[in-house]
Amino acid sequence: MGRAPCCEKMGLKRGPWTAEEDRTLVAHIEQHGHSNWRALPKQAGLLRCGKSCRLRWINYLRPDIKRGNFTREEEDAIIQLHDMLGNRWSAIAARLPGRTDNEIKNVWHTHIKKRLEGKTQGTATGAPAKRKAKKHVASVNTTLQQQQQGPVSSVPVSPEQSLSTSSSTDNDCMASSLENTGSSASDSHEFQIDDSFWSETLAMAVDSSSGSGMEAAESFDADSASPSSSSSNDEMDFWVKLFMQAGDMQSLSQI
DNA sequence: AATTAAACCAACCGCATTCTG
DNA sequence: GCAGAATGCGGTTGGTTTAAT
Repeated sequence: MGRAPCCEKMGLKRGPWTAEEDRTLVAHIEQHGHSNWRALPKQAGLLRCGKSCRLRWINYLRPDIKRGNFTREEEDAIIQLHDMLGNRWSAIAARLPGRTDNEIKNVWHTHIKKRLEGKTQGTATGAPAKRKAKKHVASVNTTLQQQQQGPVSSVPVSPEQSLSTSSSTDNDCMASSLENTGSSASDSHEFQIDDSFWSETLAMAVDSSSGSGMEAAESFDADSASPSSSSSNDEMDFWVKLFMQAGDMQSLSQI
């Protein structure tokens, strides 16, 4: 199957985005959406390839991005989800509103992995000393965050995010469908993430790790996109239970 | 104060999957 | 059903910042 080159390199800018480029991209997407990433840079007057624009938007400029350090609860959730899903970062991100796959991936490699290694080696070194927040974040982003970032524990999930974080596998469709319907069912309904959500979610994950849910998840090999039908049912049960616990069954019933 | 090492994260690359004519 | 185009995803890299010496 022939593949188009990533982008025509000629004349296209690479490397870090400037605040001006960010503003241009945000303004264009707010006005016209992003139905066609390929055509977007031209339409917006950006000397970037569509791929680059998409990445910048998804990982950085999207209004519902939650920035800042990961909480312990979030890290624990990532550990649990990674245990179940493997390196399927987009699937994990779909379950962590406001976080991107890239961000989660980074945190995993730079933070959590070491924490776990420390645990398994019995050194109990704990997390490395936290460094101060980065300062080189584009100013436009700071503005966006100030305007759009709500309380840390309450992150609105827009259809935008659900679409961009949803992936193409059967398993992901389950979650993304749930999220899509959940977020679109009511514009005023925000997906509340609070302590009880985390504790319930993690409790579910732990419970199912000793039962069928975990087995189903494990059998869903990252290298194989075709889980067996039985494990697929188990997995479905697992997620149904999970979202029931999360109080999101209203949207599930619409599927 | 200067240098080095480690940590961090944005962005790129290439492959896989999905969409479209 | 097929081929090409478009999009999404995961792995990796390179640049920047900070801590340690």
